[in-house]
Amino acid sequence: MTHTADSPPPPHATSDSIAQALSLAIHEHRITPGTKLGEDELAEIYGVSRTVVRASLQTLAHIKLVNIKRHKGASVASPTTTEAHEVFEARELLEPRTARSAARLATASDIAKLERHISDEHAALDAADPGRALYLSGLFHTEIARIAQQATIASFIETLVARSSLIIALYWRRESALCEKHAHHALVQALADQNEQQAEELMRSHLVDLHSALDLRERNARSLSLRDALSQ
Amino acid sequence: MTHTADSPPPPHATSDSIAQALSLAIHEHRITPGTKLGEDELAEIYGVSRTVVRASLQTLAHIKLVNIKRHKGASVASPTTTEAHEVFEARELLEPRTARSAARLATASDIAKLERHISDEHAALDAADPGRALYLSGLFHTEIARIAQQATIASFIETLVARSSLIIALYWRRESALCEKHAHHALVQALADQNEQQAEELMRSHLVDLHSALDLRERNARSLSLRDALSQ
DNA sequence: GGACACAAAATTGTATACAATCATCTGACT
DNA sequence: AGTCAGATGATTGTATACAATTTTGTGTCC
Repeated sequence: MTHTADSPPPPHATSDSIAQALSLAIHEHRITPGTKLGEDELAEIYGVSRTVVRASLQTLAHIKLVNIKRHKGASVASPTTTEAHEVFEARELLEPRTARSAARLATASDIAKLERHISDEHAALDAADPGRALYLSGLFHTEIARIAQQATIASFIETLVARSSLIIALYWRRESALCEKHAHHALVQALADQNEQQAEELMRSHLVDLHSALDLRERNARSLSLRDALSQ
Repeated sequence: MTHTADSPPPPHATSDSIAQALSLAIHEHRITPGTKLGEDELAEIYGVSRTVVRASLQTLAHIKLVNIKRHKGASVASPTTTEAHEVFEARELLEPRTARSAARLATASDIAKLERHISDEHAALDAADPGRALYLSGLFHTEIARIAQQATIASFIETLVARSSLIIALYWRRESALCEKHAHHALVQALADQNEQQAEELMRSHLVDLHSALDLRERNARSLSLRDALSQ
């Protein structure tokens, strides 16, 4: 990143920087599913023309973070329960094997970086900034994919993590609060020990935990999509 | 598809239709890795402005079918040997499990459609149109992903199949000619029998066969990228 | 003859202008 | 009062115009 985290990349933002800024805002739940993303509005915010804003929105649409309907514009995507299941099933297919590879390849500096992620995440939680904690929690997963040195799979996981953020915004059950806490830490330990089998198994169970901490009953989806349809 | 296969969608082509036309041309090896894709040129061919052409190119860039370098334009991607390995490793991770799901869910009409694909493929081979045969061979794989009813994974597989077409254009060994022939047919049989285990195993070995039919020695990559650099 | 510098051409990046479509509001009619 | 028709406004889709950059061509100097 070339500029510090959140502030609007002031003048002459590029298409990618805008996409990244929006992506971050979505990750951190600062903008929620269904939010309309008007082109003129964004163009003014970032000090560029609609041309470049449109490119950003198209990028985000391709990773399913926003929905673009012809002549109706872009809005933050609202995954259905079906899509939510698909996303987590895809993660359960990709990430455990990737964690295994990461365990084989992780270097000391990789481990250090992951531990920094975890402590940043805890710091964000202490600072009552759950959005940022969620974002960092996602980064943890993409970082493991990067360590596994499979750029192609890593990019898939990156989009799945991003979409998971939307899914969590829509379907997370408050009851299942202390979700992970030590799940990530145990994973780092397995990676540090180069224990491939355990890394794979910990990642699988961690994802199953996340998946089952969602309320994906059909009723819920219906009501949410209804409210969605009504609100705009 | 709204218009018949190949011919240039004559007037008022849309961004998606252009992307699909280019994608098809790449699939069929009518345009090869490294080919420059000038915006003005494409704009004139499809009878639209550069605006929509740029959107098409951006779409293709996102699935790694074309490379866009700032101020240097778009060209058909030339995957490296590393990327080639990554793509096939990703396929070997995703597709066998997906074939298993497809075996569980395949309907009679699904099976019929797959058999039609195979016979079309053989017809294309008999008509000395190997490009089209390759395209149909790829469609076979994406069709199985669709049958498995995992749209998210299916879209991943779709991009992997597309990139595989580029990889085959670059690294296919002529010697290993009669690649599959009956591999697809055996897979359809397993799906028809709802034999999940066999479908998964056949898909895995099929992909391993494809992967090992590539010449991915480093030397090869170097020479190809060099020729690439020289040719344009 | 070769190398460098500068200029011209071509190509891409961005902004703006115009066209098309959708949303909203007004008003007449039943 | 309610409903439908038409008009107005806002928003997106596309084309064009201009700016920035790279590439190519030419001429001069060594």
